[in-house]
Amino acid sequence: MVSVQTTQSFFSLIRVYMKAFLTEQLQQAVAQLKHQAVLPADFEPVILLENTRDKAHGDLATNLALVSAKKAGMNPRALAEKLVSQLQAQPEVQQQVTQMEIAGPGFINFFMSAGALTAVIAQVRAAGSRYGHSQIGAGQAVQVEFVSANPTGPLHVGHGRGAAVGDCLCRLLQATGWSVTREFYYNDAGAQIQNLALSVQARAQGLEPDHAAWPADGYKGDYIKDVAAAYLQGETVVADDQAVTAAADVDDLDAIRRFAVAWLRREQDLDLKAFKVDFDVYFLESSLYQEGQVEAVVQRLIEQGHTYEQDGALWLRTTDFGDDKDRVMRKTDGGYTYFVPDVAYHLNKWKRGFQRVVNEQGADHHSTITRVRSGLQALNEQIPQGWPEYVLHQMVTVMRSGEEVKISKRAGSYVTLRDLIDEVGCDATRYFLAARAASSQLTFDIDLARTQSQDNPVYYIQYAHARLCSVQRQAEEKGLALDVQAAQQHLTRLTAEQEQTVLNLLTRFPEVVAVAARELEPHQVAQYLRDLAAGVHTWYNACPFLVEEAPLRHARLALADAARQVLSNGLDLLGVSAPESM
RNA sequence: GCGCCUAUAGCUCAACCGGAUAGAGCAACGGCCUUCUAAGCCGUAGGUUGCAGGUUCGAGUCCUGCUGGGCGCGCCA
Repeated sequence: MVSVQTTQSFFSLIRVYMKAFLTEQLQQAVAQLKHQAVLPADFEPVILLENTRDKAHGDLATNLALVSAKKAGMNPRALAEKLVSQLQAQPEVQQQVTQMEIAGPGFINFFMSAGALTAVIAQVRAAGSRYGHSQIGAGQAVQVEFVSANPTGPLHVGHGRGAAVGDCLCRLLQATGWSVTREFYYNDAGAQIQNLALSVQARAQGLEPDHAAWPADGYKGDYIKDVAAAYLQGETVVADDQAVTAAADVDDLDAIRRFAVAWLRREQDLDLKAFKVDFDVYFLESSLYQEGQVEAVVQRLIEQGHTYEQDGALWLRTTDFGDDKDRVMRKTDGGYTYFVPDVAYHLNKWKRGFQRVVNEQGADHHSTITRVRSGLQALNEQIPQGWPEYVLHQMVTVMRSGEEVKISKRAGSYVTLRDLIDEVGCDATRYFLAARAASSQLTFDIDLARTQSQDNPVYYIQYAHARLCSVQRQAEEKGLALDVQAAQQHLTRLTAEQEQTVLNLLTRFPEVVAVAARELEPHQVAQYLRDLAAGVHTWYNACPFLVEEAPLRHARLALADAARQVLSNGLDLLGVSAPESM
């Protein structure tokens, strides 16, 4: 993991700059209109510059006249006229904006000058792989916890979604100047682990899941057989920097448990590695017990007066913090319920100094949010109420042969992340799982993804990149390689409609990244890349690059290189490769 | 019953703190390879944004109610 250090000032980024510039100009115009008593003196409108959806509406637009009309006591278009005439009186505005028009119910549309638009080419060139990155996070620490699968089975497609979304979140946060720690938390000692051990033991004894002596809630998947076989053969597995050698003793349940956990952790790590996802910290639930952190949290909660004894159990009054019912902390058997170590774990995060934490989880664990936050509030440690943040992804439905494949570890029937990577490919799998809003349920049709592997959406974007790389190669082979100096002098030659579209898209990228990071929505990047790739393909088909006329050729090659760079940067945010040829 | 998510084209999904004529891909139909990669491009068709109200100059977006789907509601994790 590389912490992104951006030294370049991005204040000059044209779209961001232009918005700030026009906001300021509009503020002055409003002040003038107040002075003329057109607008009431106490009126403080929120000035909003929006990207236009339709290029017929220019590059930027403001709804200022619409929101201010009522206060001004005049119709929006008339007010817009007054605002525009104020702006037109400013020479700076004349320089930056070629045209202003009043449209629709009263929008003011701004058309940026050609020079302002083509400036993006030099900016992309200068920033290179960091174009679109920013220092919004100002180097602050943020921890992202994701996947956090328990080592009771292979990673399935749901974990894959968590891995894809979580990893993209990390990339987005890094790109916007946050110092990101990626963390994987797992339970290595609870009841489910005991179940795992019993299941492996049963397999080691040669039992089948339908046998009378099979453990009640045992894991029936075939992988349990593999673990049992490896255990009996005395294999050594390395996971999380620890080597575990199988005792090969069927009666030693503790040894079986340690081996099984290590074996499955190793499998998960191999899957994640194949998925190009890695972590900085692996956090074991057992360490919270070993270091007394669970007990300390319980004591603290008791001291703070939010607990009570009832029915032989210790309860936390989570209803004090918005929960719909109180929750048991310590069971009648003396053990703690799962959320107590969860609270201890999050207190641990807080004490490690993470003032910002994002937890990426499956929505089926939604109920933990209130409990964890309640527990943290009850500690009275001055932890903010909305801490930590959560990104929940909805369920993934897997379709195979037109039928839904039920995901059940215990039934042993599920599609593993590894299956998907092998069948669909890492790039396409990542793209499929990250390209949709996490809040939406996702149908992953394996047959479709596999049979359509030739025209998967991700290839459309990669192909745009490869095509531009190919143009570059062709240019070099023919001795027509891009001359940056020459190109800079002839950027005004980029007059084709398709070129304006691509330029416009390139100026939007930094905002897309910033918004996707702020909203914690990686799919916005995927959406943008699709748009940019479409713009590139259309341009490619409409305009030849390697034309005889050198000025035009250099200008186009310069734009092509900028587009290639942005495609590459965007794909990198998704963890998808940007091939130079396909 | 309660909580969270969700409902947009035949299918899978977008729609940037509420903005202008709701957009893509797949599927369907019709065109474009002697020219930088046809994994591409151009065009046609496809919609009462689940239903009913409300707020607003303006609602797919916000509020209320209803309906359908998913997930959760344990002294499991």
